Amino acid sequence: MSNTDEQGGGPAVAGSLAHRVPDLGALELLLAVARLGSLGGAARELGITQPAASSRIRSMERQLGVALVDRSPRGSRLTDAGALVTDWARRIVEAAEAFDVGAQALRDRRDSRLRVAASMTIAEYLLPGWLLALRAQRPDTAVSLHAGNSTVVAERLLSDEADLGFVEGLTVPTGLDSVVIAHDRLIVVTAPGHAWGRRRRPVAADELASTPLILREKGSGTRQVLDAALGGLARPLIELSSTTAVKAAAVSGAGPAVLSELAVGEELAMRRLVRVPVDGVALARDLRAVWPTGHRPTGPARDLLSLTRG
Amino acid sequence: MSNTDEQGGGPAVAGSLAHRVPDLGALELLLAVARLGSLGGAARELGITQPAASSRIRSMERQLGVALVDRSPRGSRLTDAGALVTDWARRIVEAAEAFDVGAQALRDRRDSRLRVAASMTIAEYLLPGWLLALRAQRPDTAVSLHAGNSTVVAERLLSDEADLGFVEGLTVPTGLDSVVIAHDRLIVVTAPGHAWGRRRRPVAADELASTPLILREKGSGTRQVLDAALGGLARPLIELSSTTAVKAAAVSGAGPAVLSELAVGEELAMRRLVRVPVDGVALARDLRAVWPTGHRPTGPARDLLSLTRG
DNA sequence: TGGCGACATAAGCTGGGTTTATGAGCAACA
DNA sequence: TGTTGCTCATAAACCCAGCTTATGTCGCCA
Repeated sequence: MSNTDEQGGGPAVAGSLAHRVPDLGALELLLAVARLGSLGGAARELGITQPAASSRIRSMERQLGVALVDRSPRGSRLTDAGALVTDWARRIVEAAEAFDVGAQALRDRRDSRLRVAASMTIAEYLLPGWLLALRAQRPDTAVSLHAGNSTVVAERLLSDEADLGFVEGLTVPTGLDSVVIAHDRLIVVTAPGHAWGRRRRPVAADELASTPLILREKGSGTRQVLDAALGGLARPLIELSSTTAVKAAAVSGAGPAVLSELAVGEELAMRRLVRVPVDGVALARDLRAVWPTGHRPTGPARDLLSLTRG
Repeated sequence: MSNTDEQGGGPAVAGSLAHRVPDLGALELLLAVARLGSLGGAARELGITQPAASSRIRSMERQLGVALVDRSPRGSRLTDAGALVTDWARRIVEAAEAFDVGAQALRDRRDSRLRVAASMTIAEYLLPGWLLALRAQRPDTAVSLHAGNSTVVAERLLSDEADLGFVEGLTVPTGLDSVVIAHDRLIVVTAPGHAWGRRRRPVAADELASTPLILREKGSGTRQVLDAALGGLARPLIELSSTTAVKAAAVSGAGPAVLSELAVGEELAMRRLVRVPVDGVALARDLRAVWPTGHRPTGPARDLLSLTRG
């Protein structure tokens, strides 16, 4: 139910975000200025001319209504406000980097050096970070990515359409060897304003089972784990068909939600959601790297694998 | 030392991010299409015409080399790849929203309805989230933000230049009442590849004190807390003057770093950094809301305060 | 079979960002 | 005290991405 989305997170002021937030190029430029302490230097690094950089920073300052850099004939330093803005900008740029590597992997459909198949959650939340690290280490490895459920991942590996797979199920498909690379956990979250938001005493299993929760639909991976942990008793307040919709509903304060901790890192950090302590419920599940039995990963696949096991 | 930055996170491929990642307007449009299931509907919502939306989505698909939406005369649905891309896009847009509310608060220098003064760390990592929540609840409260250390925050409150303050020190400035709103903690982090990266046995205080660490400079808030916790013994591998520089050095694998957990949420989620368990070291510090003694927050200040205490 | 909704195509316009060219301030150094 | 070299600012001309308006095509439904 994504109208929750509109109610809570939609544009509150006329003129969409894009009109109030500088574009990526400008943000990158700002980061470069912060790092190098010079407009001209930043311009050089980004392959544009100094006047272009100067004008772009200026128009960004006009747009935000705040002076960002102190210009002097000896260079440019960030103002206090500029430092703050730069750090917020950095988060946008980092998200864009993750987007970039993900999209790049998605593009190179076939015949890439390293072909990865991964479950949705892993592809969505973890792979971009890993690929970023891989690219730092092996800049010219082209990676391709295919996302699907455990069955699809297994098929692609066994038909030699993928070199390495990642699954999050409770079981490992037959014909595949695997190694646990991380432990995901379902956690209970709620909006800070909600009654459970300030709760310190852990919620017990029976209390969780008897409370209406915002959940993924029956049959989804996370729902399976939760039902198993509670003994099939989870009681839905509402059932939604995507992680995002669940998050949106939770943020809007509709009630407590159960989600992978991978999915809510950002919301927890930003305090749009808070974690509710839970006791006596086994909500952990393993994330595994998988490959065809016998075919131990080599080359770039081995590198990626070792990155994930850090 | 920010050249670490360049080595690890700099542009690996020619043509900066901005050329490979669609701009914010396009990403917002994509999210709207995903939500509404229609190009024309999304166009209407963003206040542009249908052909503009159509062309923009198309050019985004060209740019990424991936089909994002299945068009039909009955509407448009995301492809599998489109769903993945949309979720990555959402993270960029969310970061942009945080940027936006922060910048807006920074702009409205004076005479705003709610004037907030906050320490850097809080202003940087927590306030945007709070302001986002506040805006959802009270859309037309104009907020202004001033960032500075505890002393500055106290001054502004006492001279009636701010209605509500946030500090992270170990002590509360005199003349102010306060309430603890959250518990920050310094944590030890390292790149996944580092020796401590896969460590499960906690690091003890003496081992931490005898290991060279990537640290903020002496005198910084985090350094003070660390030195106090270790008894002034922290041994720097290198001292850097910003949280960002410390993170960059840690991500590049230079060694273990000590940072506020607020600062590394993203990196932990993306697995660019991993947390090292530590035992027997008191690295917690309180984050407090503060106001002039007697002047209990009222109106919007009270609302913001209650949001933060979720 | 006409009407409606949704998407595609075409042509023309506009503006933000770019370049080149040039000016001006400050510092270090002979 | 000039001279050199770094910085940033300004001005004018250009270019292209994205917008709008106008129109065409396809499929569904009454």
